[in-house]
Amino acid sequence: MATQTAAQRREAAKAAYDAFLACCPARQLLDTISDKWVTLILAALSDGPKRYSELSRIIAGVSQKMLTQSLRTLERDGLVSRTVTPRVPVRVDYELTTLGRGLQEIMGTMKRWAERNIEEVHAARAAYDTRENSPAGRAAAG
Amino acid sequence: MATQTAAQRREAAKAAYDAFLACCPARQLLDTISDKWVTLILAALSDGPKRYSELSRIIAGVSQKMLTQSLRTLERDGLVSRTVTPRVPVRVDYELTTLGRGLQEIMGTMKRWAERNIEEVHAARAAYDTRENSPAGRAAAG
DNA sequence: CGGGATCCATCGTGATACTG
DNA sequence: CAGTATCACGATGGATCCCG
Repeated sequence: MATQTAAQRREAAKAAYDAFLACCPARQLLDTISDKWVTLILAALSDGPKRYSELSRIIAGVSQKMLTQSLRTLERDGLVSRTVTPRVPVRVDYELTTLGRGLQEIMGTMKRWAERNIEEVHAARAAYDTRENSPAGRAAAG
Repeated sequence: MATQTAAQRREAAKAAYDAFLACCPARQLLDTISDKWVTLILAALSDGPKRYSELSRIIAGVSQKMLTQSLRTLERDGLVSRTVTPRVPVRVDYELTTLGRGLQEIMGTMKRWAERNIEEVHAARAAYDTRENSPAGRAAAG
């Protein structure tokens, strides 16, 4: 029972870590906002309620599967409210909740930081990519 | 040329949107920090430099492929610095850069917001899941 | 108009094995 | 010890069909 102990320990550690992460509010938030469409929906709703078809048009590249799926997630998390008007053609409006607007502010904070520092990141990338091509000086640079 | 115009328009719109998103600093930031391992590495490095094996042990559940891959991304983006000491057993240290520490602060902001509001999200989810099971009152609730 | 269900392509992710 | 290359799998996203 000594041969695969390493793998088993790793597996156990992974399980413990996953459990830890699952409980971490920050990770849950990240999992939510890291979704490409969620962020776009939030942004689209920032200037008032929108209908399903409006969102579909504004966000453009989204498939209705992802749009519906993302909206349901947002609704479930209490970030947007869903209002159904059972007319002849059904009408559904989506709107940011107070919680959703709070999340928007966080996104705004992130956005500002990103805009202030993106150039530095790009510069770092360019430098890194340049070094990558130079024949010597990578390992011996330190 | 009228049959598949809709699909083509959608495709074009998608392409335009993708291009727009690719230029958006906020999205680039999100793409970076939404990575599960990247955030963990950042957190692990927050209290000083660490060696590769140390990181591997601290983060536990990570495979060395993902660890290396994430570290390279972070290095390329100028968020962590990589120092090689060419001894007999090679020694490599990773450390947060100034830019990396700045990112950490953003993560801290997010973390605090998440911790303050996660309960509300959980409550919303519970309420949503309860409604889901009730026989009537979903569509007619509004 | 809004959206549920299904099938399918893609890709990120991880385990394994090998190098220096 | 640190890192790369290969292979396999599962999750995710998208197109399509169909219903209320």
